[in-house]
Amino acid sequence: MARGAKRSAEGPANGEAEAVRQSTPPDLAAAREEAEALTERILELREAYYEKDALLASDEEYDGLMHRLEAIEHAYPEVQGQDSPTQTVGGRASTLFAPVVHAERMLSLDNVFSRDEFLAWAAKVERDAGRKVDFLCELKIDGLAMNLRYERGRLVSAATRGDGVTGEDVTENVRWIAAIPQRLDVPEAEAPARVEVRGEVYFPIAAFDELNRRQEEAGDRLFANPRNAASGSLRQKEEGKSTDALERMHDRIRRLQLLVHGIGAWPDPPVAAQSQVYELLQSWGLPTSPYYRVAHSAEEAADFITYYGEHRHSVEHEIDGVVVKVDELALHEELGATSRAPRWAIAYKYPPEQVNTKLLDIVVSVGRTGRATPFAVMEPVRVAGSTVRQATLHNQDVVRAKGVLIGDTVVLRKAGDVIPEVLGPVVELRDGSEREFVMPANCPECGTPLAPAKEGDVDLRCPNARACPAQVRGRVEHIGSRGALDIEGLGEVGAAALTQPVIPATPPLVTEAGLFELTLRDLFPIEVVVRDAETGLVKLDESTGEPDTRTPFRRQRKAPLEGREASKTRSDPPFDPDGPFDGDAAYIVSSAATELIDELEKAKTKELWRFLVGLSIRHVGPVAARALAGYFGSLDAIRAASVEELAAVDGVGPIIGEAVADWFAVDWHQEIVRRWADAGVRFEVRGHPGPGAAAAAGGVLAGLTVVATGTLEGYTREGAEEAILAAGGKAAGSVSKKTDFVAAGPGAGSKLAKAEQLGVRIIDAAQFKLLVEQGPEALGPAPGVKPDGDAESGSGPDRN
DNA sequence: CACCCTCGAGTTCA
DNA sequence: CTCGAGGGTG
Repeated sequence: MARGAKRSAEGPANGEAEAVRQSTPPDLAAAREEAEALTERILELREAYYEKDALLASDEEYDGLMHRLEAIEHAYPEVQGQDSPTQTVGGRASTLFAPVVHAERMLSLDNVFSRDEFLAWAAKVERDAGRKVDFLCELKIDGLAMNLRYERGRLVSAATRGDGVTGEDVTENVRWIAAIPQRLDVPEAEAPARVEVRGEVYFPIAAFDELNRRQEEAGDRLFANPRNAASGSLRQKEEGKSTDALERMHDRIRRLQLLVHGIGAWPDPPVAAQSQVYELLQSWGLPTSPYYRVAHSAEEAADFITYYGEHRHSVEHEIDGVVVKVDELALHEELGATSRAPRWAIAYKYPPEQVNTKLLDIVVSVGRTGRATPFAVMEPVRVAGSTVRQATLHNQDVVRAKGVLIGDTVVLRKAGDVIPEVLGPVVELRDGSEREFVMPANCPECGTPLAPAKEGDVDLRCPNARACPAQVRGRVEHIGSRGALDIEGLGEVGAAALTQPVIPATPPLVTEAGLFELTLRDLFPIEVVVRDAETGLVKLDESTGEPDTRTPFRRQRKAPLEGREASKTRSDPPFDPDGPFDGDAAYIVSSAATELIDELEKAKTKELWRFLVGLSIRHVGPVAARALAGYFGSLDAIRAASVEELAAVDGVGPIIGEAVADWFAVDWHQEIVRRWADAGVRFEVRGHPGPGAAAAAGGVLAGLTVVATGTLEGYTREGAEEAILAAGGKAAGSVSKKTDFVAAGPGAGSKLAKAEQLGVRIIDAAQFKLLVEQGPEALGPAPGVKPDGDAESGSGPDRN
């Protein structure tokens, strides 16, 4: 670590540069002149270096010129052109965030979660290797994986991991990180022509706390965790920032630390073991982790894991586990890799962190289906990397089962490291002031008595489906959601604005029936209360104490008022519903308003199944909706069908059938359909031959089930699903024995693991394209169950 | 009738 | 991600 910090004294952000800055040119003209001269010389040297393969000047001289130019640009930001050498890398235009293809794919690691699982992995490795092996154990930092490319010892590119194949270029920002040497500490002649170093960039916890203290002082947004702060810091652009903001940005980046843990593309390593790689990296001036050890047995490695499980907070960075690698490099080749992860390394993930916090209250919310869900409101607390203040408690039985009382200190964890979960109370810490949660008898939003939908149901529901504000808001939001009509601007905030504005008194939408009748004129006057993004509380105006309001759909005056007009009124004139509001009026209607109206217009022509999902019929989600739409072809046909006919559809049984029939029997539901149709919605599948038509059984994927997971190049998540369905296949959401193919892209998680476990054939994006276009035969025979490592352990994207 | 797949719904935070 | 429950199969 100290080494890395020392090296950094050569970076642009250090005392030396400070000294240069002292003597910047006296005025702008002089600065510009000197900057131009410097630029010319630097570009000349660069061209020679990168393109003609010749060195016209020493690195010290080059660096000196760069520092001088940076210092001048620092003092006189005006002289900095877009193509300044400080803004460009290797002679190309600014490449910040441009895609970079890693010379060798950055694989992820398989995970184990217990000592036994780890020992089983180690045993398998030793069995495959045919002997006992040494393991290198190191802490797994919760940071940003980075790929640093050095050519002849010089840093030429720094990229994020991205999807493993392609990352984002962050070289320009990374050059400010003190811990990353611009040049390796090795004579030019001995430096490898090209080497990729893999490491993790992170915020030390102390620096992170300090950063957040400053953010708070400056009134800026706080970062939730060091990982986000690191990522956010590297993802900033310089352009459009004031000198001051630039200074702060660079200062922030400068505090990032790096620990390297491996080498990517490297044809002929001069060392034989991973631990020697570390020694080499360190001798090059790259910071390696002080927390690593070579274990001479699996048991010893497991002890390392246990030790840091108990001491994970005594380390200066956040850790989420331990990485164990086979030390001997020759074995890496031998063991190879799967499409996703090397077989010679494993990540041990520590169990989700548990913390104690105070249960302040249990509040009941009502969802779009009317279900009343109690959730815990807690003193904000950090768990597993983010701050949590709420967690669902599902229903009153769960509250009782967990035995928590309001006022209790409770144990909180993140299930699967994502979803907060209250485990239970710390009974010893009770002081008698705690009180039991009582499920309210009435809907907290509309006051209607809550009741179970069916006899014996645990869940209580608000029966006021038509008018309960929470339910209307929820349904409108649901219509806009991705799984339904996918309407931009109709999310949580948009739905609330349309259904529960402060002004007008009668909301534009009383129910979703009026959704497609909305006009600009309806949106224009809407005023909503402003809520704090963090607490969700209504913000009050400081002078009046009244709630703050905003008019999201009306933005600004077309032109400032002048003279008498201006003195007459400084505030907005009251809205005149009959007056002009567009065109020659005093206001420009905000783009939010016109975009929402446009989006609604576009939505009218979307597929029938999306409308079915949007109607919020119980048990009808995307899958059931597709089945119904595909079978019946029109909403009229679905409405006309009996429960038995509905239940005849594959995937629809008596319960869903009844739910559908019941839905159509309600008069205000019919009104929704009628008014949407009047507004121009065609509830039909175009070209459908009519109800009962057997699903077009042709298709190259007929009878096959395909699961798409991860990022498939060339497809969106939904696009991949559509492609499967269009080819006559079944697009399932989870992997099982019945799955024929799993199309896995980078970022695939548990589904891929499951597929491997079940022996389901895994294909990549290119093969997926072949599959949906030409059918399974185009892929050729399935590879053997045990593909040899040689095809995959080499460089380049996996060909599996 | 007992299983195993799936799906739907609610949910959290950046 | 996880739970609960519908649907289908053996």
